[in-house]
Amino acid sequence: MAVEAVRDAWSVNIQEDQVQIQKTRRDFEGDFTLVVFPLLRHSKCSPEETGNAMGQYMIDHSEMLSGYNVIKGFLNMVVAQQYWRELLDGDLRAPHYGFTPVDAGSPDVMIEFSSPNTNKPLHLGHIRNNLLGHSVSKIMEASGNKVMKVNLVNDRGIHICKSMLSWQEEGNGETPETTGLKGDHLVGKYYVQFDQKYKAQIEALVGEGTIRKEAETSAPVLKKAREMLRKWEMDDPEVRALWEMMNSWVYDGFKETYKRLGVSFDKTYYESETYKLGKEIVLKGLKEGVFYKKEDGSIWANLEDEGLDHKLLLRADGTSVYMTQDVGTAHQRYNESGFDSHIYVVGNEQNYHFQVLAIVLKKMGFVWAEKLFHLSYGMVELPEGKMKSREGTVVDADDLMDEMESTARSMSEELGKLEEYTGEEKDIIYRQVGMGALKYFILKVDPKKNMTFDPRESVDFNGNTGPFIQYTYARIRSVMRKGGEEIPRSTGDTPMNVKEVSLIRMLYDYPEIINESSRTMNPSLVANYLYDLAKEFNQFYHDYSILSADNQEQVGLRLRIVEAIGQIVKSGMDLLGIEVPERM
RNA sequence: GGUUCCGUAGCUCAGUUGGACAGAGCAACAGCCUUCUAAGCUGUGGGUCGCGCGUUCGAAUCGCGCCGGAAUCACCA
Repeated sequence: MAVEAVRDAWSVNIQEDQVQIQKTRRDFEGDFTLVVFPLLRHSKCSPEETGNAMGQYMIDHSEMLSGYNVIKGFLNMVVAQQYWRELLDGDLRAPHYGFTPVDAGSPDVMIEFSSPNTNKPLHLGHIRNNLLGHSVSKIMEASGNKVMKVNLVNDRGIHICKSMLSWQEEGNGETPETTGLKGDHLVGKYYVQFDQKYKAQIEALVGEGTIRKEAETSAPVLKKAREMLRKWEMDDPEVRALWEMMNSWVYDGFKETYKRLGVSFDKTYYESETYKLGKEIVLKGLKEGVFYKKEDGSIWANLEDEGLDHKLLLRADGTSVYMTQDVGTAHQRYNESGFDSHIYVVGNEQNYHFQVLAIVLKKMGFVWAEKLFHLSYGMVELPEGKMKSREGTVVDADDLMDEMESTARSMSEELGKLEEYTGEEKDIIYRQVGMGALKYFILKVDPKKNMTFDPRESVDFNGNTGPFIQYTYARIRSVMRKGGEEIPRSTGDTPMNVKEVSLIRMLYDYPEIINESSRTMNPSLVANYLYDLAKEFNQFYHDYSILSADNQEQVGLRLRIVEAIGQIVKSGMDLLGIEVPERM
């Protein structure tokens, strides 16, 4: 339409893309905005005159529009209130408002996340991984993708043997039952013990005059761990039995942590079953001349034409390395499921690895190589700097969740909330609020950025936090309980004020946010949108009397808006994996 | 040194494909609970968007060059 307006006014034909239309900023009057600057060369008059001419034309030619204004070269068009009202009475009622249905034709997305090691418990970094993976899955599902969540457990290797060895030598037969420790924590304890003993032996050797580097490779405990790994690979029954027992402890522990975090998987892969994969593919690549063999028999890929160096794919003894495995698992998964895309939620420390993986697969001529996507996320750092397991500055996942919940409890008691509820009801809400605070804190940050986690500050429940949004929801539910048995329909006679229109406009942003969030695999868009919406609602709540407006029509209109906000907050928080309490 | 990413208020973070005076929260100070939940609301102070050049009617956003920080560049996974 704008194109015609320009043609009628100044008799020039312009391209569609020269007309820029965007949503009007919330602090200006209007609903959508036309930027007139690009048109000035055609109109040959001031931005104001151009805008007015365009605005008048638009008004004359559209019934949807009720007015316009021009501010500094921005033409703001106002959509008639009647039109908003029709929207409000229409699809906002849909149960899964804003969601694209998943059907047979939907793209298949495989998403791998979590991928823990079985030698120690989960920490804060894993929490970011799990929350991201879970939330991105939900968001992609909401925007019409068929999603399959998979976990790849790193259950073998020298680090696993370290815990096993230490337990064998010094464990005195301790089990989760005898110690009352969570399985993963018990195993983690022995991993730390191994490290301490290893360090001590290095120091001792250095004291005796050994060069440090040599001491690091020749410390007796390390040799024993290597020997244990060798036995494991040769299927030594004793080692395998120990391995299975200790891993099962860890799995019990992980299961608990996952449940608490609210994450789940459709399928779990174990590296002990996949670590030999990829070898045949690499050999085939060698045969086709894609890779080359060194004199010692090891196989390499030359990535110099991509600006990278050479990468090992098979060791001289013919065994697989990490890269080989990923080539194998990707290949296997594609053959099994024929995914349309495969997302790996893995920390940015492995950017290089995934860069190489994509190139290697491409070199081998797999068309699906470009369907792999590395969702790389930044490190979680503490105010004092990086988390170091050696220095004991790791924030344990279970401890952190405990702390968040107990803070929610004391905070709530201090505020004198929930006094008339039973202990059990309160516990549920404390859990929801504590976890909500943690999840929101992590997910509101752009995944690719490193983030700082201050244990003291992040238990704050005021401001831009999960509990604030949960609180908003509880308020909404409270309003609905009091006024909403039968929500009166609005007939359109009642004028909508600026705040109401502004809220309705925000509601219609939601589907767009979901799609954008899905496209960029970035839950923080949803998180920040929900905060804006919640803040807007709280202002509305404070300034307007929802249940005792001027007339029944107005009450009905406001209740409709409140109800819709409630639906969106609930559904949006669900996309973040955050529960919303009915009251708090 | 190569590659990738980041740099916005004292602190933690937003800022959709370039657009209206750069926004929140926390912290500080000052107000608001006889009315639908005060985990709330209102106000005040606080910025050379790391630095410079360029493209553009217009740059926090795009390009180039610096400066600062992170990750990675293992026959570990």
